[in-house]
Amino acid sequence: MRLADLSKRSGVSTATIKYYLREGLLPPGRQINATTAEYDDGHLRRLRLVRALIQVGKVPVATAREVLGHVDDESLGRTIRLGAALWALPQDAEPDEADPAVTAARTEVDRLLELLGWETSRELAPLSPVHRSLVVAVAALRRLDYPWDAELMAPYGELMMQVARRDLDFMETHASEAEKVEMAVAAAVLFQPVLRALHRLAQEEESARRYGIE
Amino acid sequence: MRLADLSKRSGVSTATIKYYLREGLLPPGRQINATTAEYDDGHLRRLRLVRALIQVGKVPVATAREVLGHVDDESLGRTIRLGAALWALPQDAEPDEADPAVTAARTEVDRLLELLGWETSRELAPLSPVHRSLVVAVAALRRLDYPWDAELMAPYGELMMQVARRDLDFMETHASEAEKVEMAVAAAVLFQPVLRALHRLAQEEESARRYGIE
DNA sequence: TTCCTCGGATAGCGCCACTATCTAAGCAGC
DNA sequence: GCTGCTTAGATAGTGGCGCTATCCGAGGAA
Repeated sequence: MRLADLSKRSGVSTATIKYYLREGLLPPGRQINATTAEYDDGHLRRLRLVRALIQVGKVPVATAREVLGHVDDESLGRTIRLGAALWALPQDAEPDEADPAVTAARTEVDRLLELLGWETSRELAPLSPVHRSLVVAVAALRRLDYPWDAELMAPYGELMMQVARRDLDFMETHASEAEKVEMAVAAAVLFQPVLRALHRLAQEEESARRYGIE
Repeated sequence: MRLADLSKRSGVSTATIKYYLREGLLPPGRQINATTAEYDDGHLRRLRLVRALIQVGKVPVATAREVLGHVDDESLGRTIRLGAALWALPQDAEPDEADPAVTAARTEVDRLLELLGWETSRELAPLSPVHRSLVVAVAALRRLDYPWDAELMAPYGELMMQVARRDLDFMETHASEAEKVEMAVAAAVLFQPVLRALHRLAQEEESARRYGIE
């Protein structure tokens, strides 16, 4: 498969594919001679993943490169690779520790993890970028005077744990060993828009049931 | 309160506040004379909401203007205002109807709503931007060969319905009538990062429990 | 009167995801 | 071989977005 074929089968322009190659999101094709390179189904699949991450998941190109780099790092074991890939995903701003809303948010998040009994997350808390994102988001809500505390968040945490269990079950039954890391990344990034849309739909539905459409 | 005070109390630079005023995200202050305008706590609160939408919720400025316009539209009843505001939120790309993955995704989403018994959503389906977003996201997953069908999504839908019920309960108990529309917007936009972070944390936690940290 | 500060208008910046253009090498048909 | 089209690769440019820096004239304080 040549670049033009890859473009046709993926629906991505050759110019954009070249851009992804330059940026290291897509491994180079097998060079046949000075003007021809050969691509295979693996390239096609990777290209679709890249597009999904960037367009559906809104992941910045630089972040996608980093994440995919971890996915491909054969020198690491599966668990580490997965962790590293997920670790690289969030790109939220640093919280401003001088802001009292941030301090309060951190306290509540720590209490939340204790309430939920998420020991691993508590241990990793000081380092985890996801933990940081949560603090930033909670701080923003508290700044708007919403009493968003650990007790209030705990049921949400439980529900998301149920969601996560489903994700992992699905992963175990449907993905081959080789695909699991890739699938976990897809799950973390692409299930998100699905969950968000379902959440909004559920809000609309329940709101209509409670208050009518008017 | 003058512009400089508003800036100090919110932590947003005067240049940025002026930008928001220009863009209509913030109503103009009460003009005292040619060189002075007076702002009040309402402005401060609105400014914080704007920052939260843009920075935490990643809502584009143009979309935020539209959403806030609906929130402020006193000519409409509460339910309509809320619906209009939420309706304006998602800004996903149009699905390409010629793509078979999109067609298949639409079928599965329609089946999903039937399975869940979400009648309101089914009725509004052809118009709703949220519905469209869901189709786009599911199509992306299907293109990656994940067998993402109605039966698989239904439990996620049930879980998100539980989340939505909590949202609405919270809204009923904690928000005054006047704040409800604003709060619903905040819920739709700002709970999202919280849910996402909880989801990721739950994935990490459950993954560590199942497979160890290694 | 002098100087500083204010609000408002305008133009510009920096980042990012592409995209258009150019070049030289190959290959197909004659 | 020669012509002409296509290819891969390099480089510079584009458009949108969220600010941000600068300038201007009006007030207010010393």
